[in-house]
Amino acid sequence: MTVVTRFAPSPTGYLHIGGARTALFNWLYTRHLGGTFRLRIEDTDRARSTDEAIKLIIEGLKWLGIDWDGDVVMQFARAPRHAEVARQLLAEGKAYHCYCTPAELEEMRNKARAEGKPMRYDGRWRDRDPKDGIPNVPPVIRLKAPQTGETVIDDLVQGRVTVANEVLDDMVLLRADGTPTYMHSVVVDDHDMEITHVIRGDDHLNNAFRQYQLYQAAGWKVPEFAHVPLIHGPDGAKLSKRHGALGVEAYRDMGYLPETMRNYLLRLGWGHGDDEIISTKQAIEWFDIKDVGRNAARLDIPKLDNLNGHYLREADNARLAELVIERLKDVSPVGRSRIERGMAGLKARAKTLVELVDNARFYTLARPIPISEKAKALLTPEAKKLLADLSPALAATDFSEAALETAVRTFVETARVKLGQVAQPLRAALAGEPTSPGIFEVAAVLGRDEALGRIADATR
RNA sequence: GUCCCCAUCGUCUAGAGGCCUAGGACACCAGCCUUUCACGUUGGUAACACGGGUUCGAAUCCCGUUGGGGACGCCA
Repeated sequence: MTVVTRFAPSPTGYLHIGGARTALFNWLYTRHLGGTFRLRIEDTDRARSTDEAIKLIIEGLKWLGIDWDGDVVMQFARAPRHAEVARQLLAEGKAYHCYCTPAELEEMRNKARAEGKPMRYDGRWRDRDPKDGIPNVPPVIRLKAPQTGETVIDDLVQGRVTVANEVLDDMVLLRADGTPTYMHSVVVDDHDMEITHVIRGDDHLNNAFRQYQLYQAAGWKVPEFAHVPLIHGPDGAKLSKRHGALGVEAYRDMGYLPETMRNYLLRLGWGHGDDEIISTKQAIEWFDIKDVGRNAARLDIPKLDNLNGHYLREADNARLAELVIERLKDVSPVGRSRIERGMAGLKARAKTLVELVDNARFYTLARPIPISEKAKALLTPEAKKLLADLSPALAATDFSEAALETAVRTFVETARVKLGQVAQPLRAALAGEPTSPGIFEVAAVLGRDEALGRIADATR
């Protein structure tokens, strides 16, 4: 049997970080087994679904490097099929019409709570004669679920989970307006799409019981379930769109690389011994849903930063230069070239693309460059004198990094000062900041005219 | 309220009864490296929620307590 999985987000907002991880796990699992990974947009809630959200989700997945097989399935387009199944169940006596009003339902819930009972529909229309229907009141179709016994799910990550059927109620399959509910659509679609493994958030574990009953009623094979724990915020509460979860594009904007996100998200809830840095290729090789932990994990930004620093250092210079230039906007050809050539020194010092951009900016500035307060403090009268004296020595070199270093070290010796006494003012003059990549590298990247010019500006 | 799930350093985790005086990573602290900042490197602080069992032996199995989370919609 080949594995078929799916990621089924509802397009009511961006692809949040928890959804991204669910997608990643589905994808990894499928790629590991050589199966099929599908994307289904659950847009049955017409009021809250938007095209903008669909676009965001698809872009988010693409950015993350998660690809799916076949066409995207739009769930709402399948509504007629969902209705057909519901009516079939109705005809077979496995479902029934219910004419309860929202007020009645509300009352039931209040009563149940007051009595300390589970909040559920009491099944008052379950055994009524269809002829008792209320005229002019469109009914919903409810599943006639078992009332005794228990429903058992052998979950791939949660293990065997059992619930007494009496705490479950008869769920609505088709709304009064004839549209399908999520619970119903999911089952019909997963069946029709021949999904073999349903890997999704833990928050659906309870739904799985009801869905299981629907599979039973329809006489369909029940897929394997794998409910992965949710990602929590630093406060320990569920991370959701309604609770501060950011979309993946927000992480992109904050300067994280997609490979960082894949690695980080993977390590949230899944581990492989002491391995921390795991390439996507390696992940596909190692990943198994059985190794997913059962406890919820909290998002830890410092660790994300650290990981991103690692991937930044590992990333190709030309690619990073491109990303930086994109964010900097209006970079001249000269600036471009400097950023490309200076990337090695730049990327070693950044944790995010945002930081990288900030650190690269001085390469793009036109003379005279602004000197920050802290850098100004370095440019004391003595320092300026030193720089002015140093300038001819630098001019005499071929402006290669090595030659510049030799020149400065020689100068420092003859002038009987410490390297730092010259290097720091030089840094202030060339970068306008008290920190920068190695100063010889910076000088070399800027080139003779620009470097000497910036020194002249600063010593003036 | 009812049901379900979970429980190892601050955080992510390793740990499938003896290998655990509990390992790694991030963060934190100290040192080294050093032209700045990073990187790197060396060392350090820091955890099996609690109580009962089972067993020669429990972080690992069972029960309970506590704590946390999730679900209880004609939302998904």
